[in-house]
Amino acid sequence: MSITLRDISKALNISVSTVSRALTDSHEIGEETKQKVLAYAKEHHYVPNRMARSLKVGKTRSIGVVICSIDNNFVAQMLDGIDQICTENGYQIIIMQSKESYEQEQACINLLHASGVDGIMISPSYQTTDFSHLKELQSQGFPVVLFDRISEKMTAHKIAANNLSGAYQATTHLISNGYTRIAHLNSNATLTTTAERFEGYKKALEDHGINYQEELVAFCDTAQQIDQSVADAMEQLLKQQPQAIFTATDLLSTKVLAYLMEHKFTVPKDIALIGFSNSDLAAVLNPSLSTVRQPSRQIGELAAQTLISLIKGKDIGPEETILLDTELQIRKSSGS
Amino acid sequence: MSITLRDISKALNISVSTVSRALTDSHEIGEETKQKVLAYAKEHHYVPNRMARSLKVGKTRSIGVVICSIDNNFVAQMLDGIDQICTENGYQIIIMQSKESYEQEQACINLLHASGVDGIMISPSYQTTDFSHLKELQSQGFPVVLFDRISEKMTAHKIAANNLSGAYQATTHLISNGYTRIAHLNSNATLTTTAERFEGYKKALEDHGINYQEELVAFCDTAQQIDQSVADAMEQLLKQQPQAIFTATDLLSTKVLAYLMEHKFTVPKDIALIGFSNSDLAAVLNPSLSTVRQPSRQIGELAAQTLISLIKGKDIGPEETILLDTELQIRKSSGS
DNA sequence: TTGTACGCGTTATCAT
DNA sequence: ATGATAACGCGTACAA
Repeated sequence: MSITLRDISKALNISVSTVSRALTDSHEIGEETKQKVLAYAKEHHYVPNRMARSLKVGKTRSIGVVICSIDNNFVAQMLDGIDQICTENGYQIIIMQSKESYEQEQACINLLHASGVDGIMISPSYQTTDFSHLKELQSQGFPVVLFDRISEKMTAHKIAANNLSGAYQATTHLISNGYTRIAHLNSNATLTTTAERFEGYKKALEDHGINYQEELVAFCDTAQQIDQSVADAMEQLLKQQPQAIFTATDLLSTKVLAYLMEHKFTVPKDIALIGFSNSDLAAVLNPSLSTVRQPSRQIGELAAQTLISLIKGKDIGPEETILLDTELQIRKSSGS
Repeated sequence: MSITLRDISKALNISVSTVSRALTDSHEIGEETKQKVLAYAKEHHYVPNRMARSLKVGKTRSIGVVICSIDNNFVAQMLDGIDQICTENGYQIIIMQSKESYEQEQACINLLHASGVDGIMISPSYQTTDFSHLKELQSQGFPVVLFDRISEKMTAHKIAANNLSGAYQATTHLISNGYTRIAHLNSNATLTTTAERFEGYKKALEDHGINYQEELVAFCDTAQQIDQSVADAMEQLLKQQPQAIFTATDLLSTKVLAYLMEHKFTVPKDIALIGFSNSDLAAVLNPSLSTVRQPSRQIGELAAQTLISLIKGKDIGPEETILLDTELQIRKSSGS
């Protein structure tokens, strides 16, 4: 371990409190002693003990981040944004994975809270339908921010992409490429995220005079057995002979592309494809994948910013939902 | 915050230490009082204050993980492995990014150490050539494990892929596909990782009677301006009219593929390609990318396992380097 | 079996 | 401007 305040105080024959004041740059301290302390501290590589300070002040300057999985391009990008803001503001992040399990998510939240994090930001698992645990924390004045996947079941500061307009744009793009039989593959989660992408799809059809057909839509179990679920859904959808598919999540997009390739479909000739995806490899996929790209880093940054403001007790107004615009990236998979 | 031991002790009219003993399941405690305490604790959602405990026992049950960037497929997979082992063993991980900067790496190490982590596992930045900082910590008895990118400049427990054999296999595969003018693109880092992949390449050529030609090899600055560096290197290499390229890192592999596509090369007809990569999307790339795949999760798991053993003071023998076998995944980009 | 007292390293509140 | 002291919540040696 490092040296402590007392080590310094003994070595310099001054009191612990004086040393503390010197190091915290207090105004009630003599310039001379201050320099003496600072010099000694630097020479002996003094680093304040975070544990002790945290215990004393009741804050840890750490933030809990709960996500479904770290091994996910899009999530990693958000984490990068979160990390940058937190580092800039002197906060440490503790990342925990729910692995799309509600139980594990609860465990994460409990552990984080017990660890004394100053606040929690969470992108709920697809399984999560009950937010009472989070609500309870929140009602005790504990700062909570929802990001990416948000829900209407909870009142809180929420940051996410504008899923409705993103889905609308993607569907409209397919329509303007001449497709009318457009299938839609989505998650079966009960999150706002899911619902809004579905809404965007329907709205685009409606606005362009295309009848919505239930048979052209499938909802996959994205929490478990995703491969099997996608295969089942695709088999179902393909019976309806769609001309194009709009997939609603990163994972679904690439899995569908892989499925189509495996089953010898030529994209976009046999069937066109556009999907939500943030993979940097979309451009080098086979064929290059047209995507709705979410502002992942900004979502992370803004969410972190918001949580830190909350922690610092700044008045940032009532809980509100901030939606960031997506970006339509047209490549080959969606036809000409 | 939660309730404390004292809250319980007051409510039950017993001393704090008795409560503490009840909750730590000490043997010197009456069954009756123990149940009483446990019941009360559960009812009031008592969670021990980690800060206070850490301060007391001098251990935090947390581990620092330093990596180049969280926004990297391969790294995320390793982190996933690390997280799993740590969660199983009741350790929290604190992830910090060096962003391939030596200064930032030092800052991470300092911050982690100051945070009181029980040990550090690190995959050094490409810039890192000086390990004295880590060595000093280590010499003070602080547990350190190197993983993924390892260096001979430091004695420590090290876990990585068998880069030499991986590179050898990839090069040999190209040779057996009939290519003799095989270029090699690598990082310019001074890590063992880099050197061994280069060695594997050279050894494969030698073993198959192909002369090594310096002009067919280029080292990119993978720490900064990687795009420009790759473009420069490719321009240089292509002048030598290689029949195939073997790239030595995840990032280089996909960047080279993108470069070749952009410059209208047909892969593998004009030029064949094989590279180190752990992207799950390699199979859906255009063309599907032949790869040397590293056992990312296992590297993470084993490294975490090792560090935890070190922390617990188990005798796991002298510092040694463990190399895990890579897997050759042959797809279309490397020819027939 | 239970209680008392102290200390971990820091900051805050009093005095001086 | 500086020092003494208490307190944060917990664990433990010692006493009872």
